[in-house]
Amino acid sequence: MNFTEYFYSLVKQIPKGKVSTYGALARALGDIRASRAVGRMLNQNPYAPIVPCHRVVMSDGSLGGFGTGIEKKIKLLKKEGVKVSGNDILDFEKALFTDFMSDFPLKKMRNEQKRLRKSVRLEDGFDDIETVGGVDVAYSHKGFGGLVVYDYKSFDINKRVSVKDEIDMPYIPTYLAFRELPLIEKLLKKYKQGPSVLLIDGNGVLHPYGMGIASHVGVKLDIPTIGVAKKLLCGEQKDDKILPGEYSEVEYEGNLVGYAYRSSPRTKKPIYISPGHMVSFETSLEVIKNFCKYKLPEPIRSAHKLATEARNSA
DNA sequence: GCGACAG
DNA sequence: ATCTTGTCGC
Repeated sequence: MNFTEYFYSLVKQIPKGKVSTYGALARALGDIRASRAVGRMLNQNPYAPIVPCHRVVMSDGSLGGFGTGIEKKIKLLKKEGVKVSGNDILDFEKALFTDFMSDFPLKKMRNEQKRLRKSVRLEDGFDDIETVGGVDVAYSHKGFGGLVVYDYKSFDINKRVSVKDEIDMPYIPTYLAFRELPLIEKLLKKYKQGPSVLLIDGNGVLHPYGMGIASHVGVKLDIPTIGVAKKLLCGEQKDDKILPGEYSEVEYEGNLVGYAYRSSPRTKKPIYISPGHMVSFETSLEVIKNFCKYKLPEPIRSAHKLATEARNSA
């Protein structure tokens, strides 16, 4: 059973006449960070009302939303014996169910991150860089992955590969790799050779557990990787003001985890560069600098375009 | 309302 | 990430 199906099985545990909350379901999945993903999955619930998404309300006892209109939610709850007044559940404490029976899948994923972290290497695992690839994923109902490989000497495009696959995991902050790794693996399998270095949309060691998607992919597929993110996930940027072409260190819990790099004079917002695996901090910065014609490095821009085109023509 | 957490 | 018209600035 995939993650989303497992989630629906948890929702089915909420008894008739009771309600639960987005946060309680997120905790049952294993991390409160999943609460927004809970909302999204409930919004997509294809099994309503068998999977009783109408029994999920806000943690302050207010009703929250409902896809087919809040009146419908109130009607279903009242029919089940839950008292509703205005926009609130009456006797919320009494009606609240939080005693889920769960395997806490996100805790298992977190443990895997902690285990994989021990294998991350932050030294260059190569002599020369011959090729640099970029990957990105676009979504509709399915996921569409794009990989574009550049020659590092000539900056010519060497190869483009795109794939399509089912996505069974929602986006949950700090668990991105579990959503996108299968597609990235499929891309590299189709490409066969494997670039000298792979650029990935997201972070490397710039992550609360040191295992952002770039590090995760690097360790699992045993390839050098660099993470490039558009927003800061965690940690602090040493200098707030950065001039075009310059950078500032990003620290997390007192350690260097990456750089905020002002890649273009046109944007004030920097990109966040962090080594993933088998690449040093210095090399990470250097490779990205060499590829930044615009805000994002060319391999990622091209991969983004390829993935988006693959989705739009499907 | 603020802060805000990659894609 | 996705939903989406026009608008601003170099």
